[in-house]
Amino acid sequence: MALKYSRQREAIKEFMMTRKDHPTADIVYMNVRKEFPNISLGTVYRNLTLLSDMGELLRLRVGDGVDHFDATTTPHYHFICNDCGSVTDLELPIIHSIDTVAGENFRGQITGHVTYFYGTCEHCLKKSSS
Amino acid sequence: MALKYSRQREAIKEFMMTRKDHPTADIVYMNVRKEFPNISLGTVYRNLTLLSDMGELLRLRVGDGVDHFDATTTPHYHFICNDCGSVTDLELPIIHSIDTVAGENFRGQITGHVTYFYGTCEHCLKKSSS
DNA sequence: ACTGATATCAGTAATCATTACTAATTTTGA
DNA sequence: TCAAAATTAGTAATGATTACTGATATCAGT
Repeated sequence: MALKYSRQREAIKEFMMTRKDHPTADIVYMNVRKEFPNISLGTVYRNLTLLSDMGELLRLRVGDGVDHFDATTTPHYHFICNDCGSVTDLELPIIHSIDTVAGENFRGQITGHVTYFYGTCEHCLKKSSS
Repeated sequence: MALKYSRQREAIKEFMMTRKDHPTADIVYMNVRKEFPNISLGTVYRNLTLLSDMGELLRLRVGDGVDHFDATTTPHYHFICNDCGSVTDLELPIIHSIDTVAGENFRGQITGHVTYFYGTCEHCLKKSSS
C-alpha cells in the first residue's frame, strides 16, 4: 500500500495551500500546532520532505540557511528581499533559452537552472524612503 | 590597524587560488593542514568568511547544504552536476537583461540574480554511457 | 466489525555545518 | 623591545535537519 493517509500530513498540505509566502518548516510547525497541539517538528519535516519528493511541494534553498517550501509547483522564479528576507513569486515564464546558451561552451549536459532574484521588496522600499 | 597579516589566512588564500573547482571549508581545512598541521577548522571558517566579506572570495550556496568557495570573483555562472555534485564555472557572461525582464511585473526593486545550472557533467556522462 | 501488517506518529537523541568563546600566541606600530 | 590589538587553536554552543524507537493510526482482507 506504500502510502497511508495521515491527518497531520493533510493539515500540513492544507496549510501550505493557504500561504503565498514561502514558509519554513518552523513556521509550518507553529501553525499546524494550532490544530494538532502535539504534532512534532520531526513529523513536519518528514512530511514536507515527503511532499517535496512526490512533487506536491517545492523545496527552496534561497541561501539564508533555512529551507523554504512552496505549494505552487508549476515552475516559476522567486525574489528574495535583501532587507527582510521575504520570498515572493515572480510573474515570469521560465526562460529555457538560457539553458541552451549556457550549454554552448560546456561539455556536459544542462537540463535546467534555478534562479533567485535579489533586491528590495515593495514593503522595504517604502520603509526606507520614510 | 584593523587587519593584521596571518600566515594561516595567506595559506588559505593561496590554496584557493590553485583550485578551479569550488572547495568546501572542510576540503580547505584538510589541505591547509598539510602545511599547518594544527590549524583549526574554526580558523578556516573565520578566514573564508572574512575573505568573502572583503570580496576576495565568493561564497556559493549551491543547494547541497554545504557552502562552497570560489577564488574567481569576477561575476560568472556555475554548473552543478546532479550525479557527483561537482561545481564548475561556466563561460557565460552575466545576462543583466533578465533582471529588467523580471522587474517588469514586480513592484519591488531587483538589483541582481543568482543562477545555478544543473544537469550531468562531462565526466558523469562518460561514466553512465559505459 | 476484527485482525494483522505496516505506515505514521510523538518524543527525543543524534548529526552536520557553522559560529561563538577563551586563554594563549602573533603581528605590528611606536 | 614593548605593549596594544588582531589572530589563533581548541573546544563548546548553536541551529537546522535527520534518525531512532516504542506507541498509535490506517487499511486490506477476512
